[in-house]
Amino acid sequence: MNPEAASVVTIPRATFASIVTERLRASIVDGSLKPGSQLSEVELATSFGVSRGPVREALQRLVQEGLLQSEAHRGVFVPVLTDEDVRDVYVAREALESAAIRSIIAGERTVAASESLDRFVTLMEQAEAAEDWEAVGNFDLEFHVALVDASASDRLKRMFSTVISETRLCLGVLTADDARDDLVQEHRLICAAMKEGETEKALAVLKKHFDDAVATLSNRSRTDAAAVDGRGGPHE
Amino acid sequence: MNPEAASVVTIPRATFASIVTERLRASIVDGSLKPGSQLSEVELATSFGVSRGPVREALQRLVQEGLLQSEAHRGVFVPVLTDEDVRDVYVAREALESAAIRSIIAGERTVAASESLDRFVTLMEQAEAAEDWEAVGNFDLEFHVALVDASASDRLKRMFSTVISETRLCLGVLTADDARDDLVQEHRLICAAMKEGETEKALAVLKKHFDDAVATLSNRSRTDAAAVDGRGGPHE
DNA sequence: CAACCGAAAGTTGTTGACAACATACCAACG
DNA sequence: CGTTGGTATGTTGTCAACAACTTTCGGTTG
Repeated sequence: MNPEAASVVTIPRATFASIVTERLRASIVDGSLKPGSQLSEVELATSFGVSRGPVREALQRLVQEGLLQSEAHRGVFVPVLTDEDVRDVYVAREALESAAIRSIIAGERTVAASESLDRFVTLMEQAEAAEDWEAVGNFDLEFHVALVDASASDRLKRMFSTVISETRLCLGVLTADDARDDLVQEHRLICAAMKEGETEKALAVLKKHFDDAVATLSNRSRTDAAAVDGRGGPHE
Repeated sequence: MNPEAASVVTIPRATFASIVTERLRASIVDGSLKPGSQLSEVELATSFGVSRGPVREALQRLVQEGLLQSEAHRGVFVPVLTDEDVRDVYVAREALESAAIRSIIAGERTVAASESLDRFVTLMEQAEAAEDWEAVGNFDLEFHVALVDASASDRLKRMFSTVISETRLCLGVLTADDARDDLVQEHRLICAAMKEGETEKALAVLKKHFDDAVATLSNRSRTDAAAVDGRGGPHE
């Protein structure tokens, strides 16, 4: 029915639903879709040029991932993460990543794991030297994904993929202020401890790593709130 | 179209999709739907008396939960859990429940937690005395759900709800053979250790608890395989 | 003027039909 | 006899229209 679209049909190697899912997820984590805003199915459908079916499917997937909240018969919304949510995300991450570390060491996969992990730390160092904070943040996350991947536990991986998305959600956009000089070093320490088989040491560093992150984030949210604090200004 | 269903319409307090989801989940975990079998959308739709939409939605949710596997353009199947899957489920459970215990003790919610936990242990003891092994199994699972609930972490709870479903899936139907005489006692020990604030002790008991469960299950799967052997066809 | 009732608008929930894809089967050909 | 090609079938993927629900806004009533 759409003449110009006929040439662009491109064999649906991936389904529309999965395409919409990915694009929506990207928009959510990069902040294009602001927390608290409602997502209309028809609106999204028209904007993506598809019907409501695939959009509905995509929304549902993201709800399951925790990247959207659904209220029956009312709509789906981009969640607003409170400080407690941020803490909770890192509680979940610690649970998953600690288990991954234990599993890696117990399964004697430390060498294979270190190989992949070291690569990301190196990339982080280079990005840090170039003061490309966005890249630093991305490699940081990729490091942790690689860590859980190395655990060879499908369920740990599955759960972690959703939590890491939520992490991106509460990270929003990184600024230079969020950079901590010991951040890259901590990753090296985790690798080193794992290589030595010092499980407790690695877990301790990981915990500190997360505590610092939570502190940074809640501190930022406080200053953000103060900065916006219109006190009667922007009422719509 | 379904005459007898017409009287049961009942205000759609819950949506069809959620109803189908629950009923399908129940059928999967209780073994009505045998591992390896394919689920046809149209077949399910007619059997539930609804259209393919809600069914499709329910299937997708269960896929996300790990209770079903989907192959693009081919269909959804009830997963067959290997011994490695069983081990993995318990790796995931240990990760989540360990974090829950740590969180409870760190947050000083041990008294509130013990209250609810003790109740389920008592129920387990009664069921054990009555030799009602199915009830023992159910209270066992409810104990662990209550444990994670007490952590007050939404994400831990969310992740655990899917893993506990998978546990039900690999438990299948419990028999007296699966009963271990120290099973109930271990739950008491966990409670006790938590009350004393002995984190490491509680975690150690939990780990042993799971190791025993895995051993029992893989042992059973071995004998089952020997018993069935024929691979006789459910050929419709 | 306040409180209540009812219609209207906009949303999600559901439906049945159509299209695309993957597979299995069967015939024709080398 | 093995292989290849086309077709038939059953599946999922997508669509547009319809129905039900929730909220909002306006009028009516006390």
